[in-house]
Amino acid sequence: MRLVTKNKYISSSEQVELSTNHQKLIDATIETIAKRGLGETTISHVSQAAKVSQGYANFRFKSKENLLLSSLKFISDEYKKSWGKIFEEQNISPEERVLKIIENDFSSKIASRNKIAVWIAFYSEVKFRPSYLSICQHQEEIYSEQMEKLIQEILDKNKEKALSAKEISETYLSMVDGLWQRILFDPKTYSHEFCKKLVNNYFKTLFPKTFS
Amino acid sequence: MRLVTKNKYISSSEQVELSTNHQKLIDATIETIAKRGLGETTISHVSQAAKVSQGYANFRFKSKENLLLSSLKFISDEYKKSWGKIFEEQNISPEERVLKIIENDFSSKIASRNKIAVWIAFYSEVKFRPSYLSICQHQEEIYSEQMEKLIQEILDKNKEKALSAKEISETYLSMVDGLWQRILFDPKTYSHEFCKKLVNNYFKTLFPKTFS
DNA sequence: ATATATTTATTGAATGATTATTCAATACAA
DNA sequence: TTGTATTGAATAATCATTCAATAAATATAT
Repeated sequence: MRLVTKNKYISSSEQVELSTNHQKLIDATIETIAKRGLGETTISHVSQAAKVSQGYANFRFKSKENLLLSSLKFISDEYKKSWGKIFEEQNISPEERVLKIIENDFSSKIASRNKIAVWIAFYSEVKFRPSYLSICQHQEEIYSEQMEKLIQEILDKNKEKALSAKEISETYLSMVDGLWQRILFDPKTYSHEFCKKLVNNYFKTLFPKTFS
Repeated sequence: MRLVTKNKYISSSEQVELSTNHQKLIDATIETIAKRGLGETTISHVSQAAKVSQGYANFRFKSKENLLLSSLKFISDEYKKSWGKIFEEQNISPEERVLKIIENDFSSKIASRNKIAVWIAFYSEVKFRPSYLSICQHQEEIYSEQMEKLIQEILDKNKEKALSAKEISETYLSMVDGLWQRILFDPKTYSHEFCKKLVNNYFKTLFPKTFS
């Protein structure tokens, strides 16, 4: 039985939009994957968390698999947007842009434990690998490519020739993945501040003059 | 029906020991987890791969969970042994020891795709987190601690003060985790050689004089 | 405005598939 | 003959998916 009006502006004064069932289910999926893992995530758990019926969750997303992948797509798009903003900015030095990327990669929005849990869950479950690739691979190539270009700009300003832009970029990206894992397991030791400092120090070591 | 004699020395001249069913099941579990993922790994798949009956796999390991965790324990012990050997060596400079650790972390035995798949599978499945911790946490603390001490020795020889031993050690360990992930996904790009070079270069950047 | 019809949203119980676990039967070794 | 190893079919539990029934929203007619 349906007790309340959903998905509507409540009043002109408050202008609060209730989450759509669609978004509620995606949020509930992220939460449930983080809480119970992909293997133990059932439609029943997710729909309970979203406060809709089990049948509805399946009906709305056509299949469990599609629901799960929609949550991956959601965080992937969210990451894409925040990364995109950094690259849209004009009149900004490559060093500043790198600092903003680091800031973003360890922001509470992006590097939240729930979202990291979702990335890693899909990343590591063979069954989802083809889907993971089709959702994320293209973007990841872009991130990698852009990061390398950015580092190249910095290298061009410096006399530093020991490492290539590709090497530095690969090192940074690997470190981020490794640190995200650690945030998930031991968030107290690996606070966002600690992680940011670690990668900042990496760049400081490489470019002592430009990264103050 | 039992067709061949198992688990025995075949002849005194060859002295080949056939794998015990125990070990065959563990190997089959590692393979199956790598091939199908933890979520899609069934006793039926594993026992077929090990060429024993489904009932036997369960009987021998008491439960599916115990069988799965035994495969994690196996690779954890294997890692522990090879790490241990490096620390047993005498008359070796800290730099050499670090190089040997890198060599080990990206050796074909340790950083094989199947084994990485198992680490990551357990690492990322919430259900197994308590077991993962009880099997691996203690050792990981030791690795982290020893690595830090080793770096400290190197730092003591140099005038370098920009980074602490802890920071360098954490950076290295995060990089390894990130690179392992990448070996699993894209082994062609992230060859063992490529990964070794990357982390070697990290140390070269920090200690240009001592890491030739 | 109010009543009625039509469409859309949502439920939850039933179904069927999958799979861990059990255990009686059988093969083998001593 | 006795004890141990191994099988595989039966059991029971879990869970995705389906779908007929119902509630709510919207359109239409009065």
